[in-house]
Amino acid sequence: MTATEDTSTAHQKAYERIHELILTGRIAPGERLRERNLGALLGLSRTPVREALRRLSSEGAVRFEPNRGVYVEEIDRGELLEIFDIGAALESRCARLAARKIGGEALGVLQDCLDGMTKLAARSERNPGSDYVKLDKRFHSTIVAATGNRKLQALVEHVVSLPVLSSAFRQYGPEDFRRSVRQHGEILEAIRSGDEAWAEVAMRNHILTGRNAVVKQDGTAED
Amino acid sequence: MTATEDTSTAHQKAYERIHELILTGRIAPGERLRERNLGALLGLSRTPVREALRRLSSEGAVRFEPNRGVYVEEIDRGELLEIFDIGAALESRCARLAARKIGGEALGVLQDCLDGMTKLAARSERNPGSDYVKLDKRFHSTIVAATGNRKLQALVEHVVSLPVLSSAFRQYGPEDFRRSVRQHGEILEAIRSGDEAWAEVAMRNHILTGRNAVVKQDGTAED
DNA sequence: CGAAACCATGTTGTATACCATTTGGCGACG
DNA sequence: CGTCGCCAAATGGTATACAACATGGTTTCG
Repeated sequence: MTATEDTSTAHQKAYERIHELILTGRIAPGERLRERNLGALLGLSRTPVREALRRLSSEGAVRFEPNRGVYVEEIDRGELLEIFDIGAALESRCARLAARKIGGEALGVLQDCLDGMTKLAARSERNPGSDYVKLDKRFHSTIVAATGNRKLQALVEHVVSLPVLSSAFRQYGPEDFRRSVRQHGEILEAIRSGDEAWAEVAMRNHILTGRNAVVKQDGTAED
Repeated sequence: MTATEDTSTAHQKAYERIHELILTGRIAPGERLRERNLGALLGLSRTPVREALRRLSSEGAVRFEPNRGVYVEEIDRGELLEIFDIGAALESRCARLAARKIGGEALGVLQDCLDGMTKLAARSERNPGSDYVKLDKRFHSTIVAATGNRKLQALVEHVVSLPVLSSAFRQYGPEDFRRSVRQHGEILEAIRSGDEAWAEVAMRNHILTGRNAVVKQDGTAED
């Protein structure tokens, strides 16, 4: 997976790389992102880096202080749980619409993602990590795209692109990943069968499972 | 209002101007946005224009075709109604949270917005137009900000930044604006009193009123 | 006469250079 | 000794220059 799958445009590549850096926690919340620094790191100039940062800023992944640089957003537990609730509302709705409108091609993509995730979760030797995250994102993106609603798609993209969603991932154990795979299987089956109510509730169940993982993770402190 | 209210950064100014151009329909859906063109129009270079376009793209207001330019997104009725439903869900939740957490300063801002909107709606001689839209946006933004949830804020910003929301505005009649003002007043009162349930339902009522306006607007043609 | 390749032009993509602003430190003054 | 203000280095903000790609028209060959 060293082939960085040349995504034509440099700013998109920059976006993906930086996004991944944040998702994986390589860049800590609150940390400052210097444009020249990132440019040198990625072998690019500041221009595409800036555009990537703007996009991340728009998505809420980083905070933008005029003339003072960009910083990785920090989220407290309360915010995060709120986001999960919103995500559950949005994505379950998407699942319902997808069950109604999805086509064969998109179903194939979902199946591929599911197969990939199954394989990754099978060898529980190591944390599936970023590869699993990518498949997960693709799975959900495909569903949202199947709704045919581009604005809705943009919204959900912004929700799932939250840095902290991955912090939930990062401390998933092997059994958590297997459960995740099983849930994705349920969602796919529900959508494939065209059962809107099932698709909606299966997706909601999936999202709220993730929420619960966050709740349990050191729920001792604040609030 | 010729003083372009110096918003420090040029790209932000570019974003606001372009966004307004789309909202007011000065740039039609599907139309191409040329960077050099916009730069000349706004008295800026391509760089800030590009960043503004990237942000708009991320928000789903424009579509981005690599090496082929950006185009204003077109939305069909179904998508739009769907978005209103999502917006209702999101904003009513925000109103509930705001009723719980809002501070005196933010309440003052809301009151100011309401006063301004009242004044604009009073002289029904002319369509209040973009000034009213600005106040409306500020009103809603303030509520969302009062939730203290930055991600939620980003999401709602993206919803209200839909080009077509304003197309609803554009064909508002004087009585529609007065009703809008009255609803904003109700929302403010509900939030001020700390009545979460009322705030939530007042906001939902407000959003769904707008949805209804879209439903009625020429449901005959296309598709 | 038709079609395909080529070239001209415009537009986007990226890099670089320059300007503005912030920021930390040093020195002068109270 | 403390504080205020100035200076310099660094960093973000913007403009411009150049390269890559797409597109439409023209030319040329079948």
